[in-house]
Amino acid sequence: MNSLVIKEMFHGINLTQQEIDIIAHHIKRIAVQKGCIILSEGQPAPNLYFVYSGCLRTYFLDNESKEYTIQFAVDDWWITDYMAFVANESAMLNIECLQDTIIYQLPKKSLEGMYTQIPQIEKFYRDRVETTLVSFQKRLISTMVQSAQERYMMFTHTYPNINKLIKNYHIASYLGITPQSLSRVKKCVNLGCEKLTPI
Amino acid sequence: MNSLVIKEMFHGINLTQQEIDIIAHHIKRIAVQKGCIILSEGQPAPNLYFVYSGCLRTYFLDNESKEYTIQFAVDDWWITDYMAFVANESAMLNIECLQDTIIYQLPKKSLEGMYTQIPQIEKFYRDRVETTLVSFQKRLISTMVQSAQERYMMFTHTYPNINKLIKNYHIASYLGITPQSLSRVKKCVNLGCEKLTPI
DNA sequence: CGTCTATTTGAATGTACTCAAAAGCGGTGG
DNA sequence: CCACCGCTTTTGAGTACATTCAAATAGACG
Repeated sequence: MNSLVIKEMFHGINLTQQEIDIIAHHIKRIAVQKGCIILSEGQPAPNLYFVYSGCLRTYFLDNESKEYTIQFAVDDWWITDYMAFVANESAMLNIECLQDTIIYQLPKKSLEGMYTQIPQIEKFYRDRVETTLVSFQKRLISTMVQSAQERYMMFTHTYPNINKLIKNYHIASYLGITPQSLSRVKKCVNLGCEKLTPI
Repeated sequence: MNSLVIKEMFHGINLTQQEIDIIAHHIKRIAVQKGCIILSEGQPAPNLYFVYSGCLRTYFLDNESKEYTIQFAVDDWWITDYMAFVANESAMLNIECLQDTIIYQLPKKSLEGMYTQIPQIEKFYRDRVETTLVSFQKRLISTMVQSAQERYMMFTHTYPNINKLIKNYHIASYLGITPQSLSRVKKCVNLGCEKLTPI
């Protein structure tokens, strides 16, 4: 286990070699192929995933099998179904690999066990949860306030790199519109009917 | 300062009298009248608010002065503009009293200062942030997936008490629709065109 | 009773949706 | 190199849901 990876995972806190060794015992490197579902609705969700390389998404499946992408995760992001992870419930979301991906898996029990040994971990996790909370709140506001066109422009502006990696229908499902609507929105933006007013 | 209130604020953890006394030094009781704005967009947001009695809401104001209610808070809930609170930025949201309300104010500095003296507080806050994260994620999914009618039915089902307290136009702004649309939705629901499929 | 505010109703508009079909793109095999 | 196939994106036409603007009704309160 490469200690550089662990430093990258817990970027922002200073870990001793001893602490890194402790962490190394708890995390597991997993290589996942494009298309794989690493978490399925209904399953327990006892892990956090750190994305070392590649790209994943969480999505919700409604009862008409329509997909709603909740979150994309690329290099250095953490991802899970927080609803299930936090409450120890079974997953409401699915997590899918959009590219060949390398993730590091951290079980909740390990995380909680490390709080006493490595107090900084507790702060690190709290910061992560806070950041995630903020991003969800911003996303909620964006969804409520902005038109599809504004959301699309925000998205390409905020995630120019993700934008190139993934299929349009995944972007559409993130924006909460159909691929057809996205196509029309893009056409309109390209023709110059832009009027971006960022929140 | 009543120590029962503090036990209620930090419900779920066991505090010694000494710890309660420490906390008592940091919190401040505030009585606020209906209609008051306790946090305005653009101001710093260094406080968490615990709702002892009454009712508040956070809302976002877009550049056309349309209001979007993000969250209601009634007895025993905590509320703030988490985006500003977490990142020490100026507020994006406003917080308004919908009833005469008694809140207890806890500054972020006090919270963080207490982590070492009362370690349980750190866990308590982490739990709160996790719970809030989950509720925002659920709300995001609800907003993306459900129709206005379904969102309304979920709302009345989840918050039957809040529903009675507050104006329809506040509910509408929470659901992300106009008061006119809410009126039509309610009429339809009352006539029995319901088909509630909870997530 | 009158006034102010909140809610409901009506009519026209707009945005995104569905269904259906066409065009574009990338890889494989003849 | 071209033809074909499967998948993705785009385009078209009609529809549904929520919006806007405007006006009418209902409720609360002095």
